[in-house]
Amino acid sequence: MKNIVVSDLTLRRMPKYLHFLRPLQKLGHEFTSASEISRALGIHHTQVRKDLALTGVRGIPKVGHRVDDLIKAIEEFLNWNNSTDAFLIGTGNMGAALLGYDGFNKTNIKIVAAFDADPKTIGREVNGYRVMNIDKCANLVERMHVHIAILTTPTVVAQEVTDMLVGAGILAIWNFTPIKLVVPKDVIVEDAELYSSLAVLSRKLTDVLASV
Amino acid sequence: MKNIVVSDLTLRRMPKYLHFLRPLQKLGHEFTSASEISRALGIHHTQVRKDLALTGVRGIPKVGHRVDDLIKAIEEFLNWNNSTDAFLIGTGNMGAALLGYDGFNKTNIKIVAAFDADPKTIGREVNGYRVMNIDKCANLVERMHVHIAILTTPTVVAQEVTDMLVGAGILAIWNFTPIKLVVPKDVIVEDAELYSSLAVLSRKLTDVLASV
DNA sequence: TAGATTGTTAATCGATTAACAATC
DNA sequence: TAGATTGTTAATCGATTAACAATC
Repeated sequence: MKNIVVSDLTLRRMPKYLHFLRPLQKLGHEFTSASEISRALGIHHTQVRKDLALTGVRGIPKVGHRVDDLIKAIEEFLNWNNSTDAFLIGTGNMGAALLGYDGFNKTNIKIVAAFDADPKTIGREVNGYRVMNIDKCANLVERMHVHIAILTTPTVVAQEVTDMLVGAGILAIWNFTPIKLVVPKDVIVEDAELYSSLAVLSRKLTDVLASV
Repeated sequence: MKNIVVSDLTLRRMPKYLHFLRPLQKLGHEFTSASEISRALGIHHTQVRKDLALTGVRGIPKVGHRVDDLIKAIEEFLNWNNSTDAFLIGTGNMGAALLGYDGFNKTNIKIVAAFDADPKTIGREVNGYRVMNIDKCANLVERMHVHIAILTTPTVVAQEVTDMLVGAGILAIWNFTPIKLVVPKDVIVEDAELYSSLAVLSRKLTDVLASV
């Protein structure tokens, strides 16, 4: 079984559709249209149609798309209907925030354990998770067949921890550190890119203030 | 004075260059080349050259670019050499993480106050900030001439809080909620898009697992 | 039916990559 | 000098937008 390959830009739009559709569903709206989604999210209506078509849903001319169907189709497309166990490495500010974040229950990510190297935090409870010694991580990745790691360590140890994770058999890393990780080419790394939107914001604000 | 307009994709690459260059500087390397940056970050060398050219730096043929100059030029380009006061709204998990995040001292963002609507957290100290009542926010935005707001509220109140901020004169919002905010067209909104990279990761991992 | 909406194919636009001249 | 690197202009590629036929 082989899925069609979809561009990153398309994939990045998918969660936006979900975040627009879920409140609609809650309000009891049965149908919506590509044009309505287009207007609400500022995405061209043709683009919306193409994106939705990739998920396999079909709309009804003059009526639109069934909201329930769209949500289900997008969730299946992203595999957010099945939960996938993940380890979180590094229980600093960002790590702790993600451990406590309840938005993940709408995705496939389920954090099942949290690790840290600092003896002072090992054994402590952080947002409901007992922090484990990072020395036990590699062993547990193999034994529990965990595929995803969320990397929220300090930047300086990020590559070293990555090497350990890859060696243990991790297939995908959600990278919250700002550096480019070096991994074998069959390992997936997705950068959260926290600084990217700040860079865009900073520059645009500078433009606005300069033009005054 | 008017800055040249630069595409978002280019702006998003700028912090990556910085994160590669700063450790080089620390190691005492005086020069680097576009090809070295290209290899390290997986960005085409022509792309790197064009991006760097936008910041105004000139390299020396056969030698490369002075690391110090590059860092300085990119920081100036993003206005990260001047600090800009920002308010943070919503001291939940993500808000608290950002308040404690020390990575911001390398950017222009300086959080000067944190607000929340929950009486239980107002007055409490979170990562060094005394949480203020959100009722006082609009007034303080005007009095302190704050331009940037970091939005880390629950999703349901995000639009309402945005309206308040815009009414008070905020010019730019760094949006950590997943919804599309409605603002007048001269107000800048940059979405942190936390779910986007997760969507890419989820789909790619599904592809890999499906092909096994 | 007429009109609104879907969904596809063609055209455009912009970003990336290739080619190459300039230079220390 | 020869070679490595810069920086620019041209070609390619892919994403977005426009046009339009199909349909309930």
